Amino acid sequence: MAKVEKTAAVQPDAKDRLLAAALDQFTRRGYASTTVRELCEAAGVTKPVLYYYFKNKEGLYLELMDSSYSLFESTITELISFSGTSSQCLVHFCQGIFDIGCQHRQVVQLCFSIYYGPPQGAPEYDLDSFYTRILDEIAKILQRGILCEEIRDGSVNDMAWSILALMNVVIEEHICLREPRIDGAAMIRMIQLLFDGIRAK
Amino acid sequence: MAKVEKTAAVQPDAKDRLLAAALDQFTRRGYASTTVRELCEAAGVTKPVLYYYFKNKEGLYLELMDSSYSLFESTITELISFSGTSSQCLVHFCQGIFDIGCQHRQVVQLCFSIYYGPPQGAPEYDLDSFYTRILDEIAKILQRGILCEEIRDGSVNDMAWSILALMNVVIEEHICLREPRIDGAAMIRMIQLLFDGIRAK
DNA sequence: GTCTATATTGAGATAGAC
DNA sequence: GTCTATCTCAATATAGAC
Repeated sequence: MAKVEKTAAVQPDAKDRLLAAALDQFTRRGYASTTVRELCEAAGVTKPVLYYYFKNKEGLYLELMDSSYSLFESTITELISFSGTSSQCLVHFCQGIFDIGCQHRQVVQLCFSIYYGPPQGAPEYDLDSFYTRILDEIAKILQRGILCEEIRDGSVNDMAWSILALMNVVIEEHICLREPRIDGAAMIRMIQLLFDGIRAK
Repeated sequence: MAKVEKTAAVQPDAKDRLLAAALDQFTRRGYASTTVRELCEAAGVTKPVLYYYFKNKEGLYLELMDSSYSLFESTITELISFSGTSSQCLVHFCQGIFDIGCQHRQVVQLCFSIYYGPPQGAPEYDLDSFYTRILDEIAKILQRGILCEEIRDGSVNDMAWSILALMNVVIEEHICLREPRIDGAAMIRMIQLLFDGIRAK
């Protein structure tokens, strides 16, 4: 009863359109190069609308990052509930991360450019905890694999970084602005290679 | 006799100082966020000096990229002259790339942020051929390893991407703005893991 | 909540003296 | 080859009407 029922809007409201436009522009042109004018034009609103819903350009950016963070956090939580052999768990986990990354390619692109790139005048945002989280979950799966003797005893750390590396390179190939030369299937095969080794017997 | 001998300059001339300042500023703040004023202040010159030596901000950027490209190109050429087993060649190659990357960390940082990040208004520069070159050289080494039966027969492409992935993740860890958690020694161990496999026998 | 019109700042770039 | 002083333009942000 709090709000009057409205006829269904034909398009998202101004705030959501601004968030969508921001994701697109920040990803493709970078935070610093994206101007408020272009942002508003892309969203089909005027400048004061941006300053009304968000405090300023920084506020829009921060709200965008917060919503993206929540999305990935809940994805990881869901992925680790899977059960099977270590190999199956790792494949399921990496495939899951890769898939969600592809579904939200621009979000990943934005995160990468912030994590590895210059701050560009954008406010700081901690993406490290997310990256570490992934590494930790991979390590946990590997640790279980060692305990049940499916995986050789050795440095869990080295193994976890290796798995992460294989996942990373495929994701990176999909976010750089060129036709990807490897895909999710290749990632699975590469994980398999790491399990079996490439040295001739 | 073309030029009058000068007493040794106490510091590089204006042009070199501008190039050095540009590398530093573009890397840490991004191309778009770096202003000509800051650039000149950091180099200890005035703005017209920049416009005198380079056409403009873009010209400075392009000259910086050209010199970096030459550096890496000659490094690769030198690295592939090494001979030994495939395993030794791969380790030598990856270690060499990693080392030169660490010695010129800011150049690598800049390249990564251009390759994976948004263009930021910077003029386009083809870094892809360099990346592909590395992948090709790794594939060549692997191919030789398969021929002499040191490496199992299989997809050279998958193997090459795996090696590249392991190298990449370590380099990336060294260029993101945080204390690196893995180093060159870890990279070698990870390559070893890929050779031997992590599955329990 | 959304607009038009505008204030204000700082950017890239240059003219012209030395 | 290097300077001071300045031009021009576009950026962020806001005032104030509706």
